[in-house]
Amino acid sequence: MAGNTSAPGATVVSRALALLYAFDDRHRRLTLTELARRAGLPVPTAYRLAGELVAGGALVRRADGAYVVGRRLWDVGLLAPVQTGLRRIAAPFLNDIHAVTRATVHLAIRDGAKVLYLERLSGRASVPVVSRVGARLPMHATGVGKALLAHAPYEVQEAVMADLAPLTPYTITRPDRLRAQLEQVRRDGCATTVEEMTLGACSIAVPVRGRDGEAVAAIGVVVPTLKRDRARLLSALQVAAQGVTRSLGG
Amino acid sequence: MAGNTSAPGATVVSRALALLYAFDDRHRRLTLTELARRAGLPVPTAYRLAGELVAGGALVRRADGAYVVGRRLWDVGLLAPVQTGLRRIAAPFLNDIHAVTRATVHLAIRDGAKVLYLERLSGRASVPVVSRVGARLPMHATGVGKALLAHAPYEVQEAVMADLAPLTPYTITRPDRLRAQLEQVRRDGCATTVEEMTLGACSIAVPVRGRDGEAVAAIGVVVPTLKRDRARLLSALQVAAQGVTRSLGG
DNA sequence: GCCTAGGCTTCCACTGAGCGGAAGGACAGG
DNA sequence: CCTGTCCTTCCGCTCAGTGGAAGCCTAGGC
Repeated sequence: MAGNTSAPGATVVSRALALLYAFDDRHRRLTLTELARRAGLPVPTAYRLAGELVAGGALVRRADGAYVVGRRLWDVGLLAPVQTGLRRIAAPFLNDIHAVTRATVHLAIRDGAKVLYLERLSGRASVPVVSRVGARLPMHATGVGKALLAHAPYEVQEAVMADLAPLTPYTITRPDRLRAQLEQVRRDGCATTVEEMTLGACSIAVPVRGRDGEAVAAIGVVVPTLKRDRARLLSALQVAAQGVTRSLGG
Repeated sequence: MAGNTSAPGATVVSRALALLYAFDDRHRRLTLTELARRAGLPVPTAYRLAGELVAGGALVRRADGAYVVGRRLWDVGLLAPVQTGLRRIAAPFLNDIHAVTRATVHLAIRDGAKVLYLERLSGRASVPVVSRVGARLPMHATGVGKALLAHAPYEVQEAVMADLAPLTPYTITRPDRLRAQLEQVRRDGCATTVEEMTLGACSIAVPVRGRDGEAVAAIGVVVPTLKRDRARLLSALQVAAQGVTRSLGG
């Protein structure tokens, strides 16, 4: 487009998308300079393109100058067929768990070597929960992550083992320990975490099986402690997972 | 960008956004020709730009050639600050209503002359519900819509009156009748619909007031019939709306 | 089997839309 | 007043973008 481009070959569309993708869970609002740096564009270019995105409603510029994602993009994003079938089928079962346990309930799938949270019902208890719909978290430190990892292909397990980043002092960082836990998950049919992702938060999760028996998703709850209610939570999760599996099959 | 452009002045970004905005609730998947027509672009241009959007993960091209919104855009869209505060605060109260009534529960705000659905908890009853998170529906035919319209500015009410499209034989299409109903909504503090949006679906809704007393949102439920449970549903809604108002204030 | 219609993809000559360094503001902190 | 940081505008250069035309493929009618 321009004679003096610093990165010839990059199209306008790719630059515009780079601006949109500069936003993530940790960066929901960006100043122009941050936006330009994260998108890898010169400031004037970012300024102009971001201005067009604002004009189109894809971004919004707030009074203080910071850019945030616009409602128009929210609209369009919701049209993405991200497991719509699974989410629709699972929704009532998740509600049941929530009604019974009052805990934070999650529905997640595996996305590469991460857990992708599809749904979340917030509990009322004051448990610190970092997950969010659309967030991708490490598999080795979350309940739903371990439930999915235990039934994931060998290559995925190895990829995860290669980077067991510690998030709290209780995060499992030794591959042999994680391997042993995954074995236990397969035996017990459920996975647990104890302050491995966030201090003060424990979780328990079960896999959801498709009609061919493969683990297609996981359902889990986050609670302050597992000591008291473990059995009760587990049975609620198992009933729900069974129900989802049945609905998927039929 | 090009010498032979048919619409000089239109930027690449605006064209790319036109492609994204070509998708809506009724058009979640589009063929190339449809996409081009809805975006107002020549087919070759749409083909090239859509190809770039696919390369960037904003769109996905399925095996049958149809385009759908991509997961990457879903990710970014979820970062939009669309009433995040209201939604977070209201979530537990919506769950309460759902737990008690087992009906489909909605949280909506007014967006111009339409109702914008922010949250939805699906009920298990077999009630046909057309709403969807992110959907915009007409105000005159929905419970939450009438609850919001009754407290909307005069200009908005007039704009809605100007286009009372019939959706079922029971949709209110006469401005005087709607005006009388809105008056009643203000008196009773709740709005109802009886098969005005969808045959076989009734609804009841109440406004949620902000700390300054203005109606900032509405909460409603959809049920097969209002005959039996009207009083019970209404009290559940009122308790929840009060709770949200209190949480907003504090 | 031939022909037509409709949608998808590729080609290519033309040119103005896009580029970004540089300069100019605006503002805060020292 | 000076300095640093961020935001905005300017402007000359040029190649990325454009879309009509043509070719391709498949489906359907006869």
